[in-house]
Amino acid sequence: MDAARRDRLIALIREQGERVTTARRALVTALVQAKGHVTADDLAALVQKAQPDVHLSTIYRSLDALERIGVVDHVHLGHGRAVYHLADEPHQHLVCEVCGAVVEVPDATFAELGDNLHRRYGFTIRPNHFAVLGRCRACARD
Amino acid sequence: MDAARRDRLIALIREQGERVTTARRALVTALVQAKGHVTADDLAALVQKAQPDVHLSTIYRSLDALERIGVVDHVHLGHGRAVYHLADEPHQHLVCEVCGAVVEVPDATFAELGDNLHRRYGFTIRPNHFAVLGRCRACARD
DNA sequence: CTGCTTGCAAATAGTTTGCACGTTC
DNA sequence: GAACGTGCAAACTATTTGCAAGCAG
Repeated sequence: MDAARRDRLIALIREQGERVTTARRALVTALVQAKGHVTADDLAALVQKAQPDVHLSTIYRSLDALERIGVVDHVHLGHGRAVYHLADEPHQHLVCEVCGAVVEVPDATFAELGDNLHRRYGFTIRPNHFAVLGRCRACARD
Repeated sequence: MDAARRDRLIALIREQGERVTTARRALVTALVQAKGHVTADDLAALVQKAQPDVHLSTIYRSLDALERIGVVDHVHLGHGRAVYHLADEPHQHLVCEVCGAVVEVPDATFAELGDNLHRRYGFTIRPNHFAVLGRCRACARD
């Protein structure tokens, strides 16, 4: 359940030596609710429903802290904005450049590509941190 | 040779109904010299060696025009900035998140992944327009 | 000569930072 | 109570846009 997941994450934050504050609690709650792929703005809106005084810059700073301890991850989509999501359940993102839809696919899909790149170019792809641009089914026909 | 490639591109611009101006000529020259992976700023610097009055906004507008007719392409690397390159010789980019190095790999490397994603998710990847983040050989050891 | 392009300045979007104050451990 | 986190305002970076003047076709 969501509450359990949230509590686990909050415990993790404390274990990692980061402080647990009202803002961070609300942020984790928002991340759990959001189920991935949210911008900092989206998160601010969610958080502010519960805690109206939490400032957008706090969202950024907290996301940064959570990212350093491996709790969240972010991906840059085409046009400047970044989207954040919890880092458990690693997955990749397919982003439709027409409608902006984000499709999640399991990490394993990229395993073979990863092996190839590593063998041929010595390049280690970072699981969970890149987006593939293209067109989703609905937007595929030019 | 470079000059020939540049002239071919300039001819292409005219054929596509776009105007050929001093700024655009200089931009194409810069793109050919740069051999890929340059930011708008980089291009402005290169262009301004030859044509000091060309403004950065003109670079952006011209790149936009060239992109619309398929002469250039751009990729968003991790941190906000975009890099531009000529669109002939399609290739993909591997970007090292530690040192920023960009490794080019032929489009074909991604063919199988593309097939898989299309078959399983109806998602058509856009060749030539996404960057894969990870670590290059030199930065691979944590 | 008519409209596309340009230079400039100013606007915008997304994110970061300095500082004084409040909170967590 | 010392160190860290937060709110706010202001700075920053990358990019876009309005406008008047200039050049291409």
